[in-house]
Amino acid sequence: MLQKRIDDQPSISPEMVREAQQILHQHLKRVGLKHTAQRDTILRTFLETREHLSINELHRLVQKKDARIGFTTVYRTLKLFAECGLASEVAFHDGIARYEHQYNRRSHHHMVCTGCGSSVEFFSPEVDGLEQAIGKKYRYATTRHTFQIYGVCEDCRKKESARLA
Amino acid sequence: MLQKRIDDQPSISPEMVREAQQILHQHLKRVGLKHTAQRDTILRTFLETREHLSINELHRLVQKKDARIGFTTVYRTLKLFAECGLASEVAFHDGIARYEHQYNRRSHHHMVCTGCGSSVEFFSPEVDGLEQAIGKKYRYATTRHTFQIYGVCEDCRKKESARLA
DNA sequence: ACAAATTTTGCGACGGTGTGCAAAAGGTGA
DNA sequence: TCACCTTTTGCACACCGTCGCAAAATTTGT
Repeated sequence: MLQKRIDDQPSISPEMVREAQQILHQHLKRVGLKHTAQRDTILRTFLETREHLSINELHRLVQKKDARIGFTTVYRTLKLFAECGLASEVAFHDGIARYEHQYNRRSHHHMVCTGCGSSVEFFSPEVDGLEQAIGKKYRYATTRHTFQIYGVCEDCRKKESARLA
Repeated sequence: MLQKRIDDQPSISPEMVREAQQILHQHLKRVGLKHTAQRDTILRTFLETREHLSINELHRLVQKKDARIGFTTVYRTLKLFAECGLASEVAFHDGIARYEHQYNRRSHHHMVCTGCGSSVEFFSPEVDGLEQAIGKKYRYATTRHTFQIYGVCEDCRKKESARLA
């Protein structure tokens, strides 16, 4: 059971849903966008999950609530969530974009198993400091960074040695 | 001229080409693959470049030497180069896979301007150490990591403020 | 409550990555 | 050199992400 996720966001309470909706609505107001039923449905569906969701996966979940919501809308709404800090995109280098909850979460990074795709989250403040330092050195106004470690988890290594035996 | 690339591989000498070809041929022998004219052409073309090449760009350069070589072959050959350590894939998060020379290069990372797409290479041994430490902590056999910083370079910031004026 | 203005939506299309398959080419042994 | 076996090649196609566009929906002002 070493595969457990390190997670500082144990569960989604009704208050958090309301808070998230408020953040979204304020953001919409602020930049002059409109409040639609689709965006609310997609936000609620997204908040009910805890994994790293691909757009396709979220789209399928959303369609259970409202079958008329299209893939493109989910795609663009996730970008919108990322803009107002409710979600963040994580690219695990397999060609599929994934999104995770971001609001009220500590900055963290991911280590991904190339065997089974499972991931461990870890915290590393040094990396955040590095972004600042390198940006300053080369006069970039940095906005974000990506840091992922790839490897093979213990379970997959055991399975592999069992397979070879 | 702050945009200059930090690069410890000033130019490609004939010896380096021969050395690279030898690495490729040994790798092919070792894993039982075959030596083809296409692979040689693609390797020579790749070595003649110094930038971060997309598959499409390399394919276009290759076609100048042999118009019958297809995109898929270039695509798969670059993966092959990555396997034997001659190239490494760099994902700049814009949906396009790029490859750069890897053999005899120091481990480095990239800071990418989201305005013009230019990149600066920087060296950060701390990050390499971090891969080891985190892998050990969670019992992953780590194979590699990705670390990129995104931001806006000084030139683009100047252009932007000029545009707003 | 209604009409005008603006935004959103979702279809369709496109570019890039990735893979199955039949034809072609390389390697091997005699 | 030739025949056999294996790999490679490049086409075709599928998938994901992204964008333009016309129809639908929301907001605003009256």
